[in-house]
Amino acid sequence: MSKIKLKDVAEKAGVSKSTVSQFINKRYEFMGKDTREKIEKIIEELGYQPNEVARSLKIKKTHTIGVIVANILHPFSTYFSRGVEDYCQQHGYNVILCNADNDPFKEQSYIKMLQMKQADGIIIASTGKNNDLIMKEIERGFPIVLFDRHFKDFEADTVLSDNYQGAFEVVEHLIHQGHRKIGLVIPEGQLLSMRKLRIQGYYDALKKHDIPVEDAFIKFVSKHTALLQLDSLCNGKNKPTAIFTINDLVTIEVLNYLKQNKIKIPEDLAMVAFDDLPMASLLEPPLTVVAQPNYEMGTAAATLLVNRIESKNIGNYVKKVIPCKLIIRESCGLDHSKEQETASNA
Amino acid sequence: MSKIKLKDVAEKAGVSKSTVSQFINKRYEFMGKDTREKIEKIIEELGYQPNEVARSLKIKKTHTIGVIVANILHPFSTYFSRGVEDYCQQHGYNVILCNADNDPFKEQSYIKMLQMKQADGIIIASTGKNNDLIMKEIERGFPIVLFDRHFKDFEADTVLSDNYQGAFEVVEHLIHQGHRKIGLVIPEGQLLSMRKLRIQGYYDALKKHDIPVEDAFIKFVSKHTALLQLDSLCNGKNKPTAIFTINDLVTIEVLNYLKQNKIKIPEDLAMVAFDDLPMASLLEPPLTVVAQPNYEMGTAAATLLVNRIESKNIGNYVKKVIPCKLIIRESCGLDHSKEQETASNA
DNA sequence: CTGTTAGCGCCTTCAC
DNA sequence: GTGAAGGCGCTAACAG
Repeated sequence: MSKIKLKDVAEKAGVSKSTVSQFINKRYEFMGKDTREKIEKIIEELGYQPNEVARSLKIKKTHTIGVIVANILHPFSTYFSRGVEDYCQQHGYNVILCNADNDPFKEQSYIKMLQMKQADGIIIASTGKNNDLIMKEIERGFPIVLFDRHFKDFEADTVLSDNYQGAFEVVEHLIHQGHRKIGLVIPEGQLLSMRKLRIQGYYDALKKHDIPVEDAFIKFVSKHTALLQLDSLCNGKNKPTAIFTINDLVTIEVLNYLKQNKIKIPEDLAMVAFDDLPMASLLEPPLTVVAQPNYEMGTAAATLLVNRIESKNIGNYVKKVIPCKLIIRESCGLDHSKEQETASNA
Repeated sequence: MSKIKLKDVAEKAGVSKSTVSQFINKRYEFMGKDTREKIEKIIEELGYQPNEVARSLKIKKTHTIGVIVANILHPFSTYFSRGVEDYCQQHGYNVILCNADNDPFKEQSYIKMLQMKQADGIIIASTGKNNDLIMKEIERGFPIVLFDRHFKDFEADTVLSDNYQGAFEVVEHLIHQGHRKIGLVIPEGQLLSMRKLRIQGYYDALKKHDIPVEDAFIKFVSKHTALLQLDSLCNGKNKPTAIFTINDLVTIEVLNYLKQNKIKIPEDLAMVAFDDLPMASLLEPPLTVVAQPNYEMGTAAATLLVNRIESKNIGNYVKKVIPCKLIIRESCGLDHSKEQETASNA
């Protein structure tokens, strides 16, 4: 195994350890050109590689950050992670990837783990169950940036997509397509900040166009209740002409339901979803969605964190909200929005 | 920031550093019950967390491994990574995730990086362009396990899916469905081991059923040539009745092509693909595929690596090949294989 | 410009 | 059972 150390190259080069150290750290102004070249040659010859662990211990910096996602199998997390990885790679950091699986215990043990490993900072999609710990760490000066989920009970660097605007835009798109009866499908369980905002976007889009909210059009579904809920939504006498699914899990649930029940999109029912799906454009018909800027959120979070680590942003915490993007495909029929716009302006 | 160190708890507990160290390392037999309890209490009080970097420097072990995938955005890599992460989490290791993007230079710099960080080992889908380096490291005793791609020019712990068997099975499935004119679509470029094996599987399945190979049915496509190649495949006078796409990239290419040209599956053309797609079951029709055991490959690779690190397997290198799984959906029409089998047995 | 000297925080014989 | 001492590989003053 790799045994050659700084001392070895120093001896072989006939200089002291500190000179070699200077060389490693590119402080060339402190040595003669000849010694510099000699050191360079010896390092090459010996294939010397500095021990980062020893270095980290000394300089108290590991150039390693942790990112704790809900689950890397989820496309949102995947793209996000890739964003942070790319940024980190360019800026000399490495990332330790952790899957918390919405398990507060796992989340906590990862946070502690990363701290024991002396990670320079953490990017995390908090479950919300360890906020006291997280807050304490932030206050102590440990760099943490949150993403995806926002909790108003404490201040922190945060990067979010504009869930409100995104939901508002898709729903308005539906309205422009002539729909006034719009169903809303929400996963059961904890009403996280982003979910609330998406729901608010739906409400406000209806409101703007003077469409009353019908409670019967709003369904909370879980794996178990999906069938029942969707049946009641799609088979009532007063049924919606369009559906907005609030995240990819329920989108898939609904897609499956419609397929099994041979309900045709968009002829029988228009559809629009929050979150792009990997193959949304290959579906029949291609699904109109509002996509979150997953990758950009990753680079943004990494930027924030690295700046915080290198204390370029010593000021207040920043909350970065990145807009979502409407991707119009064919699940609402042909795009009439242009004409609609014109008509309403007339 | 975290400043309490072993020394602090030792002082506060009125014992020596080494005693606390013993405690940390659970060597309780070397201390009285009372001191043990006192130390425990003090650690709790102070919120002491051992510094893993210092510890690593001393014990020469970081409990960190690197995994270098082609691209985490690719579902294969995602599931694989999750497999290794899960195994590592359970066994006290952390993983640094790296995307090589098929770039030999990036790959090499990641390998060096991980070594400087004193990673205990590396799991890698080698590009094949740094095999000399990799081989040298393995020979030196540095734990490395390869996956996905296999190179016969050197020995190493390796985990692979059974590409040959998988290809053979899907193609045979097609034959059982009555097809004898089977197109093969291959991505242009480097003929990696797994691609060769899949092609061989195709050949051998045809051979077993006495179907001659027709060169005109075999197309190498790239992003640029896809349209042309697929046109010539699907519009010739002697055209296949089924297509086998050899990886997910070309699968998507073909799916897009068929969609645009309104060629119906399976009525106009049956189809079968290597690699499952995240939403294959939501496609119209649901796509029959042979899926690789992505996740299992990840846990297998992690197992191999951790064993190697902890030198439980000091013997020869092991090459683990995990079977692929045929997932029959509807892109070949209804499943007649049962009847076929019966018929041929008659 | 170069070498000497202390540690960074922890582990580990080896005496007591 | 417990403590003292030395060292892991590297950095950073501070002399020279």
